[in-house]
Amino acid sequence: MPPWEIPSDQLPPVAAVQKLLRALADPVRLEMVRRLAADPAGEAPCSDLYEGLNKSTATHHFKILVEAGAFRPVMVGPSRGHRLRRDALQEAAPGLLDALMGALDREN
Amino acid sequence: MPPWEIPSDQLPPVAAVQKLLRALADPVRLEMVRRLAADPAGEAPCSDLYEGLNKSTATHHFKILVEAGAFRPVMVGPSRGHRLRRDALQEAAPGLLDALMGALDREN
DNA sequence: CTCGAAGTACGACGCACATCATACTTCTCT
DNA sequence: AGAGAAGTATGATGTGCGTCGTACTTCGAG
Repeated sequence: MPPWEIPSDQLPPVAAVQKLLRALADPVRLEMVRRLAADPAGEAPCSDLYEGLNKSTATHHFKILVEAGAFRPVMVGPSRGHRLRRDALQEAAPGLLDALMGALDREN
Repeated sequence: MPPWEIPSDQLPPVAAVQKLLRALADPVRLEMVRRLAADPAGEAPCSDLYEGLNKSTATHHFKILVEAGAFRPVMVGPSRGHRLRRDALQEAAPGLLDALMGALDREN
């Protein structure tokens, strides 16, 4: 969907809370977010963010996360990948990401 | 579903993050939570928490919120109602509820 | 005791969406 | 230039779930 490498000034805004929640409420996508959030660089190639899934299914989930404003498509090394939009998320819903990741950790 | 007035010591535990998110990711249920969170007493009769919905649909949503551990069924005055389980939610996912409600407010 | 109001239970229906297979694009590397 | 890896697009499929209508329960008020 993205013409690849969306310019910073025309990234989709982080979606309304309800839509954002929908994006995060899927187990596959929540795991994708968790992995990116755990990554020190905050970015990773697509294939590092899932397992045991058809590639096209993964693309589908990425699309939803990008449209929700949580991910930003980006080149990472030679491959396509995604970066977690920590700043934008923090501005739209302060503390939400931290609370979620904290809860996921504790859950282990 | 509840034998009415569940004893405190056998309330369902707050669900795993992913299930909790699913419960909150529906617009109707999110609004229910918002209203209860906005209520100073933190509780309200069922009918105060929705509008323009079939009663049985509302019951369905309440059930999901109770099973997710977000609501506790309780008598409020002469009617049945629900109380927001702030404490339990805070323990399971510290800061999550606050972050959500804050984001909803800012969304005005 | 009956009536009505407030919820719940149950069944049916329709749509959204998670999934997959296949085909296509677009890189990089040799 | 050709091969292969990595993602994307598209179409098909099945199911989960949000919705409703109707019938049932329960409770308070008259």
